Amino acid sequence: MERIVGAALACLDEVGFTGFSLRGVARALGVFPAALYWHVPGGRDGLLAAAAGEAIRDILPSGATALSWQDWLRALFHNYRTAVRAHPNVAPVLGSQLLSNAGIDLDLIEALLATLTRAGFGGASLVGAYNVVIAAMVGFTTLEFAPLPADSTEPWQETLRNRLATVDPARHPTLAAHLPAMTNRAFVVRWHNGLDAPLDDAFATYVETVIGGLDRLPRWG
Amino acid sequence: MERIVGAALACLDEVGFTGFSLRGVARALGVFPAALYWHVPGGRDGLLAAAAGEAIRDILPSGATALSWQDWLRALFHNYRTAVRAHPNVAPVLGSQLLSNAGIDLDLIEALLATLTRAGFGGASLVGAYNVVIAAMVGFTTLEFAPLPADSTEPWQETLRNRLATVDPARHPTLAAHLPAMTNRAFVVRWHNGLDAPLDDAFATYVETVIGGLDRLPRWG
DNA sequence: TACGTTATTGAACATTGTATAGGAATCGTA
DNA sequence: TACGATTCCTATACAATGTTCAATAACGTA
Repeated sequence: MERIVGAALACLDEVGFTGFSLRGVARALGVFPAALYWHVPGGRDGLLAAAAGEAIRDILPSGATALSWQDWLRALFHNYRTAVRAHPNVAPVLGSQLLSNAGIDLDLIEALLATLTRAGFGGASLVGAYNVVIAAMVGFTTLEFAPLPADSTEPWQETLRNRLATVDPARHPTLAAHLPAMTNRAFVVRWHNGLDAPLDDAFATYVETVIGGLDRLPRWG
Repeated sequence: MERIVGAALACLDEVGFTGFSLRGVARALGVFPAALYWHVPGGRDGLLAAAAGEAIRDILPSGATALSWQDWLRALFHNYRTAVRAHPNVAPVLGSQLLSNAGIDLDLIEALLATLTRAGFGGASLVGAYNVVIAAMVGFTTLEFAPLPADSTEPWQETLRNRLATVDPARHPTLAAHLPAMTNRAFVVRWHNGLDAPLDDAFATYVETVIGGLDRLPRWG
């Protein structure tokens, strides 16, 4: 069972999200496909969820009380992104199936709620802040490591390139002006994902935005 | 072609993300599967991307200059979420394949950049703010409308329920205390998605967090 | 040794994405 | 009007995939 989700994660790393197949991990284990059904509940989806859960174990910041709540959140965001970066192909799974993630890390939830309480949130405002943090944590990285089209090189890359090369400075002046600085450094106008072109600066800005925004949020409870 | 992506979006609405199949939309159109390849580049993935793009046309806030930059962003977030809510099954597509979205809305990008310029951002800080807004816009809604496991009712729902019912107040005091207020109103501890249990309040908090955070961000350029 | 549980096999089935070869329809032009 | 090209679709075929199910093996325990 341990070996199975390990193999699944390895497969996911190797063949990507769309290429992932239950039969593939069975092959990697030297086992018949149906054998996996005995161990993994939920078949293919269950296996994917388990692999994704495995990838983001241990993102809980250590030394909780030694950190300000801001620094604790910075550490959480950082840990999450680092974990996903180590297995980028789990990004789509986490982004679109977190709901079903059976392996809820209660310790993580507890620590997050405690930290936000420490920040002054309580009652309904605590729930609000909690949701903000979860969504923010998952959101950026999911987009950053979104998979490229299967034929990553030739046709679509050129299409996008040309499309951007013909931006009309009359219709889209601001875009035209900043396009050189944005290309492959900003969402939508890029043909690499976070693996080949990490958005480190943008992520740092993002984290500070969220934490700063939380800080100025009204609290009650 | 217009009809095709329309049918694809309808199929997606009906059968969900995992149930979506190229052959399904061919059936819906009364046409042989291979016929679609002539029209839609990229096969299945291309069709999904096109359907998702169709779902979020017209999210550009109108009356740009009449609004403060904060209100413009509020409108943008709101429009995006409304569009996704109308076709919830595009959420996973948008969240994990926005990169490849061939139908880039240059007008939207231009308007966003212009608004952020109006807010005082420039140069590298403008790119940072842009990425923050895109990620924030997509992130929350992707999670909120993440699809449920296929067998939505019986087994997994009970499992999760039980798991949460047995939270140990000694180990997880904060969670235990707030669980009643959080269940199905917060990420991870829910077995409904945004369709059955919309996270309206959380989204509002989220939007204010991001806008407030942007407001206190250093600007230069 | 005998038995019940645990674990895997092996075959089968429906369904999917996609490639390819050809046929029908449409249309501009001579 | 006739014809060649372009456009669009049919028809078939193939390799894979997820999943089910009965049969079978391995195995610890009484």
